[in-house]
Amino acid sequence: MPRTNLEVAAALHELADLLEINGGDRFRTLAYRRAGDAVRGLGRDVATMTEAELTAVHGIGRATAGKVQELLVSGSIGLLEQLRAKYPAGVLEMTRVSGLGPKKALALHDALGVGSLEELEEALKAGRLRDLKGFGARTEENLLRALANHSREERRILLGEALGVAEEMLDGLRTIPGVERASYAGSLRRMRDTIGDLDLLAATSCPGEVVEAFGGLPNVGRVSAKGPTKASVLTRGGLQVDLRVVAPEEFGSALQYFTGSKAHNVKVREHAVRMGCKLSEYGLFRGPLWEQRIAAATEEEVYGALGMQTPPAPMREDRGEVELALRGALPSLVTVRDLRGDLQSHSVYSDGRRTVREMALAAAAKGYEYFAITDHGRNLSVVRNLSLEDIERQRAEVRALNEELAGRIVVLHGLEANIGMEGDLDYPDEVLAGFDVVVASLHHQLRGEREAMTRRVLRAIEHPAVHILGHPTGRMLPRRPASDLDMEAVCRAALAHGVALEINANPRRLDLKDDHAFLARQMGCLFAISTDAHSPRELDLMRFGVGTAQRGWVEAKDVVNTWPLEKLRRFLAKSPLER
DNA sequence: GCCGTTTTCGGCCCGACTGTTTTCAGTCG
Ligand SMILES: Nc1nc2c(ncn2[C@H]2C[C@H](O)[C@@H](COP(=O)(O)OP(=O)(O)OP(=O)(O)O)O2)c(=O)[nH]1
Ligand SMILES: [Mg+2]
Ligand SMILES: [Mg+2]
Ligand SMILES: [Zn+2]
Repeated sequence: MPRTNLEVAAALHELADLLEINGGDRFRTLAYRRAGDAVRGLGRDVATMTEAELTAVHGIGRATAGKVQELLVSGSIGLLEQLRAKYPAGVLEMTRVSGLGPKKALALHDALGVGSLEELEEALKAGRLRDLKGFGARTEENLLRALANHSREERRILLGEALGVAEEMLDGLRTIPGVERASYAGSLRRMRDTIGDLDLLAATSCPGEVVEAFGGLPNVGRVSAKGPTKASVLTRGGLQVDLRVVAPEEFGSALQYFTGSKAHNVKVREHAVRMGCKLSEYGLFRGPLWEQRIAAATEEEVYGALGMQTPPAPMREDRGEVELALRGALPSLVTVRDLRGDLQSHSVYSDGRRTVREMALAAAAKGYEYFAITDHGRNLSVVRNLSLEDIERQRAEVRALNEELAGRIVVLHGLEANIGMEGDLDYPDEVLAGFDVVVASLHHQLRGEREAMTRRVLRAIEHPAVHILGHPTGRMLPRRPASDLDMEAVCRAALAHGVALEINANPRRLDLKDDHAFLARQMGCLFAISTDAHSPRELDLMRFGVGTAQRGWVEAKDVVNTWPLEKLRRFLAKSPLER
C-alpha cells in the first residue's frame, strides 16, 4: 500500500478539522475534507503524480494540489503547521470523543485551557465545565462516560464479524411486533472492509413501540439516543448500532439514504435539487411546498425518478457512479452467481484442515464447475508444505478424484508458491510447469522497502509458470499493514504478462482491497476472486471477495473464475505472452 | 476551496436528537 497516500490524506483531513475548529468558511473545510477523501480512495500513488494529474482528480483543485506538492517536497504544509501551533493535538483528539465537536472543543480550549483528553477528564472531575456557557450537568455526565468508552468506540470491526452481529440483531428486530421489514444498510451493505457501526432499518406503522422494544433486545447494552424515528445503542460488546424506523411505503428512500455513502447521498441529492426536487429518507418530493411525493417505496423507484440506474450498493462511494448511472452506463459488476470455481484453497497437504477429497466435495456441493487445490510450496517452512514426493502423490490423488467426481466437478492441481527474497519460487521451472494452476504469494519479509518489495513481486509475475498473484499486499486486518508496493507497476506487469490479480475473499485479507481493485480494473487487469479456504466452511467466504470486487467496479468478464472451464484452461495453458 | 446539462460566480444535502436554551446551536446520521 502506498503509505504516502494515507499520510497525505491524513494531513488534508487534519487541515480540514483544524480549520473547522478555527472557524471561518465552512465550505473551505469541506473542500479539504473531500480532497482528503479523494486522495485516500486513489489507487495511484500521489507521490508519482504531477500537479496537473492531481488537479484532474475530482475534489482536488489548484490550492490543494499545491499543498500536496508542498507536503511531498518539504515534508510539511505551512498552513497546517500554523494551525498545529495554535491548537495542541489533544484538541483534535477531543473532537473525536462522541458528543464533542469542533465548537465545544474550541470552547474548552479557549475558556479552560483544556488541550488533551487527560486535561479534559481533570476539568470534568473538578466540575470546571459546569459554569461554562453551553455546558451543564448532563453534558458533564455524558462526557465522562464518552471519555471512558472512547478507545473502545473508536475501533472499526471487520466486515465478516459485522455481518454476523448484524444478522443476529436483525433476527431480534424482526421478532418485534409491528416490524414488517428490516435490513442492514450503511458501510456493511456497501461491503467496506471495516465497519464503524451497524446501521439497521425497519419498516413499521408503529415506530414508537419498535424503537422502544429495540432498546430492550438482549444484545443491547446501553441506549445512547432515542426518538420517535431512530435510536442509537451500544451492544454488550461495545459496538454502536443505529436503528432507523420508517413507514413501509418509505422503505426504499430510507434504504437509499441509510446505505450511503454520505458522499454518494450528497451527490444524488444535489442532482435532485437541479431537477427542482428534494430527496430525503422520506422520498423524492416536488411542488412549491414539497407536497408531492414522486418516489419512496423502492430504491429502484427513487433512482428511476431521478433518471438514474440503481447502482449496486458497493459502488455507492461517489467515484463516478452517479454520473454513469445518469447516463445509463453503469458497468455490470461480477456477482456470486457468476463464479464457476474457486482458485485458491488448502488441504492437509499443507495447513488446510481437510483432505483434497473433502474440499472438492464441498466445492461440488456449492455447484462449482471447477476447483483448485493450491497447497503451500516447500519454501514456506513455517507450515506443512509440499515436498517433491507430496506433489506426485497429490497429483495422483487429484487424478483419481477427477475420475470419481467426473460430471460433478473438475479438480485442478494447483500450488500456492511462495515468493522469495529475490522473487524466486519454491521449485525448479519444470516442477512448477507440472501444476494446472500456480498462485504466487508473498508470505514473509513483508516489511521491506517499496522498491525491493515491488521488485520481488514483479519477478514473480514475470515467471512463466505463474498464473495468479495471491493476496498481493499481504495485509492482515486489523493489524498487519499491507506491504509497500508500487501498485501501478504491479498492475502494469500483471497486464503485460497475463497474470490475474487475486482478490482474496477472506475478511481478514480482502486483498487486493477495493481501491487497488479499482485501479487494476481501470488499467485493464484480470482478476481471480478466491477464498483461500482452509476448510469447507471457508468456501462460503466468497461473498466478501465479490463485494470487494464490486467496490472496485470489477466486471464478470475480467474475472477468470467466472469463465467456463474450457476458456480457463486456455488461460492456464498459454504461455504468458499469449495470455 | 471546488466546480459547471444553469453557472467561471454563487452555490455547496437534508433531517433527527440532545441539552440548555426562551428559540436553537451543536453534533450526529
Ligand atoms: N444525506 C446524508 N446521509 C448521511 C450523512 N451521514 C451519514 N449518512 C447516511 C449515509 C451513511 O452510509 C449512513 C450511515 O452512516 P454512518 O455514519 O454509520 O456511515 P457508514 O455506515 O457509511 O460508515 P461507517 O463504517 O459506519 O463509518 O447514513 C449525511 O451527512 N448526509
Ligand atoms: Mg455505519
Ligand atoms: Mg451509523
Ligand atoms: Zn497465502
